[in-house]
Amino acid sequence: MQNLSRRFSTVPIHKLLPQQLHQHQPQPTRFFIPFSEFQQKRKLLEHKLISDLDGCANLSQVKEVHAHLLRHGLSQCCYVLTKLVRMLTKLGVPLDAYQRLVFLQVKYPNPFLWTAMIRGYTVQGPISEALNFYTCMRSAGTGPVSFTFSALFKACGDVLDVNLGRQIHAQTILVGGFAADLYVGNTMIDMYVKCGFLDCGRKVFDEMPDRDVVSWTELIVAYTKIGDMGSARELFEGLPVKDMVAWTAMVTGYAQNARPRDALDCFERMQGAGVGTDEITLVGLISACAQLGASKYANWVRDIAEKSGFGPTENVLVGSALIDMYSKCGSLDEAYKVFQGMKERNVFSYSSMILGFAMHGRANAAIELFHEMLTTEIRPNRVTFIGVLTACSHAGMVDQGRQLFATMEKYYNVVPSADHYTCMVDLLGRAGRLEEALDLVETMPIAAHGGVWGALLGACRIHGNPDIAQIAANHLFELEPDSIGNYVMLSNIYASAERWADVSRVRKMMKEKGLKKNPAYSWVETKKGVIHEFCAGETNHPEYAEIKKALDDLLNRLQAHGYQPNLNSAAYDLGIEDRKRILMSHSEKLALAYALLSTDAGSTIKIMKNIRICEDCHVFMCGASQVAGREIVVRDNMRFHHFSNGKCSCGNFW
DNA sequence: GTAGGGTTAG
Repeated sequence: MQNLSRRFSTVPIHKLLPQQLHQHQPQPTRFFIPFSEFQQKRKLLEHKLISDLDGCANLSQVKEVHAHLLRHGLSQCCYVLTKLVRMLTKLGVPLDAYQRLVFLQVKYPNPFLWTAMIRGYTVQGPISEALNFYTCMRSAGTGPVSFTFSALFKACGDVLDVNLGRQIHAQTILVGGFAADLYVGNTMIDMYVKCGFLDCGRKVFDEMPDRDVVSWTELIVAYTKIGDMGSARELFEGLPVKDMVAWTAMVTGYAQNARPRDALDCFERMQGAGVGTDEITLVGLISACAQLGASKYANWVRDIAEKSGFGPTENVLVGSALIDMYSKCGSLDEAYKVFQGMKERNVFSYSSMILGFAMHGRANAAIELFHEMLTTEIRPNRVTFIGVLTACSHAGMVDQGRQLFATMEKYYNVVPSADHYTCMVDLLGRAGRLEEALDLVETMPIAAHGGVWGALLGACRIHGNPDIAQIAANHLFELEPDSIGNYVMLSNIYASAERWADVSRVRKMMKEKGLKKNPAYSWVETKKGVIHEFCAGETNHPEYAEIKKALDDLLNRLQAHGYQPNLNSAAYDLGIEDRKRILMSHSEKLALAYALLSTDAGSTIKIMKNIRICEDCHVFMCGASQVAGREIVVRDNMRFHHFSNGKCSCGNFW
């Protein structure tokens, strides 16, 4: 029986690859030099050629080395040629242009040279050609090396072809020994999890005779990506030696799964374990702090970044993450300072800053920055456009938004996605052009997702259009049957129109589905950095009596300035007094009253909310900023409102 | 040759 794992070919290559172009004979050996001396000289030459190749920066330099190699009769030297092929792959030289010709001149390629070609095609494509080379190599009787399989698995992972991956998996078993190889196993795990077959990856992991921290980390990350932090944690705790990458995977995993406190705890454990911190760890950590939204954590994490030597001035990754964090913490000025201080900026820095401006209602600043970016060589991407379109929509700049939307594909090669259509529907809808918005959704060239219909539903709330709202809601109930917000929104729209029968119909649907409203929460940070949480209707705060009194005082002063409760915001079929009482128990009003009691006069009050601010609270905050003479910043689940002197930065568009 | 990474709209 043929030995399948035999490493070297016995069949000349020209019999296998018929498209062979040249055939160079090996140079005759110069017999007058003693063999050992000849070998030594040749070794030195090979080393020299390899180091020359290492220093090459383009194809013509490689060609020079190649000519040098041919002059010395090394056209058959697989060792140097392998390096040459790898170098050209690294430089991005198309395989068919040069490497293939070099390869075809070699009569008996060794497994490494074959593999370099296979890897070349896995990087540049087509993957079918990589497989073709693999098949030829096997037919030549040449056994693969572990790197052959890792290259192939990587390619399958990149093109998400699990069926091909499985075939190669079978080969690793058939050829013998390779399924047990550490690197092969690791790339196999990676391939399965990338293709979405986590269980298969786990099986490979469980059956591996040797594992290293890479194998563990791959799986941990896979669990964090599907949101299974329990399994990720379990694996992580079992990992004998945790390195920086593994710790970072956990910190980032928590951050990405909306568990910022756990991310911070994990980071503290990491520091306790004496593991270092790099820019990637910081990015995860900064994202966790952004979610907490408190200046205390923002300052803390910035300090860590500076002390670890990854300050925002020097490091574009950390800088961009900090811009986003400060924007989300309500400190737009601080975000802009970071942006201005950065030595290097990229599309992430610009997009984050543009989104920051948009989030805070500074539409003109966002658009100006966009134009500033266009004067650099940085090109906008899909997220940049989300930023400018959002800015336009929040400022009611319909024509400008339309114009930008029209240019994105034409000039910047960014194909509008459903997310961009969401912005456009939002833009038209907020401006009151509900029919146009509906028309856009119905005629858009790609499928509308929940976001698009949600934008339309939101616009119907602002402009009180229950009929279009019902159309949008019907689509949303199909697309997101369990999303409570859509039912609440539709019900409120009907309530505002006093269509109580429709209200109870929607309520009934919610009840049948077993859906419950999310409780509304607000947070304020006191001057000591302590965060207080308020739930709507809650009366058990230790200082409730003072809070209630402060709120009543404020209400009286506001009423003297003409404030009238907006009863539509309490969408219940109840009496007027009950509805007024409900309005006064909204969590952001409690938080505001507490902030007035517990923060310094003259300081900005920052309130965070888990759901959208209601119209009554919005009017209330406007008035409060005036009568109390305070700046108030409210972050709801969508964006920021800056209240100052009786006005809000959102211009009542939200 | 294998593992961790930033901005996303209702």
